[in-house]
Amino acid sequence: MCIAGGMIRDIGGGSEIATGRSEGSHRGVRPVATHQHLYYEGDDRTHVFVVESGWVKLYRTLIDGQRQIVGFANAGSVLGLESEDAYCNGCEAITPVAMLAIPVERIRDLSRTDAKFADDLLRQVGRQLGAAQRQIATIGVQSAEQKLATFLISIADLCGAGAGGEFDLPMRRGDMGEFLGLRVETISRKMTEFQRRGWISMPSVYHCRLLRRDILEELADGGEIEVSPVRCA
Amino acid sequence: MCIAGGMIRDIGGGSEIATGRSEGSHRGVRPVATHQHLYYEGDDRTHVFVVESGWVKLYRTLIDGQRQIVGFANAGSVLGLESEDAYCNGCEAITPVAMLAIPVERIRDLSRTDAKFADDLLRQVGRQLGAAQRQIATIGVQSAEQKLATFLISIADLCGAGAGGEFDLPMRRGDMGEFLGLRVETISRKMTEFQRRGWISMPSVYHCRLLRRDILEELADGGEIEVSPVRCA
DNA sequence: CGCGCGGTTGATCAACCTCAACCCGCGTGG
DNA sequence: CCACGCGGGTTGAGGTTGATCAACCGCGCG
Repeated sequence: MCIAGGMIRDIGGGSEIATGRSEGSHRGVRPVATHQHLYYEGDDRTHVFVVESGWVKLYRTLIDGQRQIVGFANAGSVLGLESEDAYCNGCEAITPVAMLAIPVERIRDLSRTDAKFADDLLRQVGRQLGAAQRQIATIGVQSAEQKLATFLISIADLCGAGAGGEFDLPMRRGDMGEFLGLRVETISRKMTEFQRRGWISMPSVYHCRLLRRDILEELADGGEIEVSPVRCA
Repeated sequence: MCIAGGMIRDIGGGSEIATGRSEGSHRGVRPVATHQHLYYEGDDRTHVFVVESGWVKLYRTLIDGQRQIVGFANAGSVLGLESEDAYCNGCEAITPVAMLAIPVERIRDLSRTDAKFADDLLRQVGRQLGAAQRQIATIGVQSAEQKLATFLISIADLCGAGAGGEFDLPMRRGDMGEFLGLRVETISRKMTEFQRRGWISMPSVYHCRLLRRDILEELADGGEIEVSPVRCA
């Protein structure tokens, strides 16, 4: 992980923020059902959202109908900061979600009056940017196998998988594919292959357990290089 | 382009900002030679940089030595906001560059005292995030041909190619490959193919002219979908 | 001159896509 | 109750795109 001091709270998209501050914890928290949209691509950007619980996916659509998921986000993520006048992503709940909707004007006001808030906001977007760049690296250079390994580890961490490495996949195979730039069939094949090799086990389609995290990590970007290459001095 | 009201000033990475404000136009502007690094991956993040002129590339390296360029940036881009304690990208000048280095503490101070500055900064990172997500979509779903078309159009716009569609490519074939997730050979082949079909002409290796921008645009994400899909109402 | 670097081109190969079949669980309606 | 359809997942066979490996060219430079 490129970002030290603070776990990234989502993949490719949002990131952590001090949840439940500056608004009180439950004032204005709204529930969103699975498959409901928080917003669509092209909608007027009226609000910024803070995810309180649950998972959403952020995606873009090309004219030919192809879709690319640019990120998943869970509790703590702030959504909508990448857009200006109109949302440039669609945002759909993939589990039941509780979220806080903050009008954009309010964001401006809060930023002006509360330096700490503005600071947090900037850091938050910065992290999202870092995560997005990391995702670019993943889908740009990695093989299907590496992509999947990277993905499983990230999700496991986000789900707070314990020492046992057990967690629930909050998304379908198709979503994983659209996120990693792979077809559903490829995801499926590699998942069964990982099982066959004893690296993971899947008690059910959406429940996963990492048996050999070490191997997966090695396979994954397993580590981007953290240190500088030789300096020209 | 997903971002309305304001041209994106780079691809996948930085974006525009009011250049030459809040510091005076030439106070502290430093020159950087081609192939010199502004910073390396893992370096302590001491400064944020504003590009005044020239081009830089932002990249990440994986342990297996593969590199992915996560963005190019030119005049107006602010660099280093995606990082926290340490730079999570390397940043190298690919042309002679003039840049402004702002200590991170100064950024904090300026943000606190100058609401307008903080606002600009947030918008700037937001745009970079939008551009990064766009890049994710490009390398995730598009074919080599589509990627190249998308890339040429973006670069042409950034270089301010006029009606004639003429511009100088500021980077090598290899950099284009590392940005698009393709090999040099593939870039080379597709470029000559584009020429053979009369879509572009290349008077020299680094000088390009778009003859049939229309075709390239159609080929490219040519348009992400701007409007919302049918609403569930 | 000789070398190295970057670009182009060709031949081959394999990773991943595509298309198609099949399974399973579930909700719906006869 | 069962038949049915549907959506999502898995598996198989075959095709295509882009990677790989290798040769060659042109150019700048010591």
